[in-house]
Amino acid sequence: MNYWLFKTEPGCFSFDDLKSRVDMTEHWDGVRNFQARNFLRDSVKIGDHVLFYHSNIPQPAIVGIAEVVREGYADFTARDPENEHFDPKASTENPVWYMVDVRYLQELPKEVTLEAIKGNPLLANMPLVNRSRLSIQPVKSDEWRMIMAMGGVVND
DNA sequence: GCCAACGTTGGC
DNA sequence: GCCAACGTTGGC
Repeated sequence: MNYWLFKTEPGCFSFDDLKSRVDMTEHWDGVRNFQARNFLRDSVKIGDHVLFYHSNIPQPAIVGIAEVVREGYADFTARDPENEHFDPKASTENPVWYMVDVRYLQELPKEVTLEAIKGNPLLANMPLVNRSRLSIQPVKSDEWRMIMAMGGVVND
């Protein structure tokens, strides 16, 4: 199993939104960056766990854990002219953009702030610290364990 | 709201 | 294929 970090602006879609979904799943659509797209298309697998990160707020932080329930498939919002992420280059034959589905797994007892992550030398290599704009990032298993510890998760 | 970082676009 | 211009992200 691999670990990931997905970023979202809580004003757009928050962890509480995921938690409150009746069907428990969410299309992770709207990713329009090629490197992030490649992860979604090629590397994110069913059962992978995801750190849910809230960005663009006064105290950016990892707030919870989600699980991948469907692997990369065409992001249909790219073909919807009404959608804000519409891309005229996307077609049925060549979707260009991909998404996955995730479901709520667990809320962190304590959120792990970006400030705390930056203050931990063992997390200094996370893309979040030095490539903060990448919206889908791989997380190493030792980084994952450290964040679980910082977030107060006992068994993971 | 500012601005640095950086990804994308497009002219050549 | 280079690179300047431009747009977006996201921390602060």
